[in-house]
Amino acid sequence: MALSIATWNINSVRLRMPLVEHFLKVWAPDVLCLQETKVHNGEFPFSPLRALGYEHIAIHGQKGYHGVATISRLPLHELTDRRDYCGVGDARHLSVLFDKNGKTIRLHNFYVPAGGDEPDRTINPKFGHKLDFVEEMKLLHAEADAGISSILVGDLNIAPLEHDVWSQKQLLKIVSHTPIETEGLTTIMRDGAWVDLMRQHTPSPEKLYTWWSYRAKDWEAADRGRRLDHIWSSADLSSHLTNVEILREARGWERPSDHVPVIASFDL
DNA sequence: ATGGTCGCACCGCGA
Repeated sequence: MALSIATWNINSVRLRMPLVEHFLKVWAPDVLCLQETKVHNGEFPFSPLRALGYEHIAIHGQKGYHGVATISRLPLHELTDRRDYCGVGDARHLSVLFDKNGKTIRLHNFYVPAGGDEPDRTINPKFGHKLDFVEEMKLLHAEADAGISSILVGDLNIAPLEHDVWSQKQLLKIVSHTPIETEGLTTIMRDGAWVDLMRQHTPSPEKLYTWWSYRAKDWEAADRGRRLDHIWSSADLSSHLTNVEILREARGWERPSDHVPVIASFDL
């Protein structure tokens, strides 16, 4: 049986609901994890999603900033014992359980802090916040609960590998690709036994990007992208991976997000 | 060579 999971930093779910609807109609993943929904829970646009058959929706939002949502055709059990990462009350993480073909899967949806411009925590508290958040993520383990498989997706705001950025040389001192960040992400994966599904499917040195800055004159011609969005899983699921698609074309849609959807497909 | 663009909420902040 097929299972598909998508992740997409939407940069305002209300503004871009037409793009979300188009994506769900054409690509029809079983589950879509959104980040940067930028909407308070009371104003979340449930009805257009339910109308497309996505009746199971878990949200964790706040006014104006951040916010995550997990939108599903399969029934979800929302886990309400959520950790408040860094104790600052930001809506940056949501965890749900669902069942598929006899397996129980825990799905984490993350929006890691961007970290500001200066990669030095002594002068930039936002960078310190990002590092602290990554440190706390080291507590996550793909095999934390016996009998439960794990998937972790989201905008992690770190491009860990040389070929996850357009120029390693030019980005080593740029927040998202500094060694302290990339080593942090590598440690979370190693200690937590997570498999990087995008790189399992498309190994280095092929370039993989999921984000292109709004500030480029011509994002497509310059192609100065970064792989900031990720899909990881426990080993029992990675062996059933059939495809990973990065929807590059979505960056060229009308009034796009600066991130594009990534979709992982499994045969369970 | 060091700006450049977004979205939201309010005329700055975070990305």
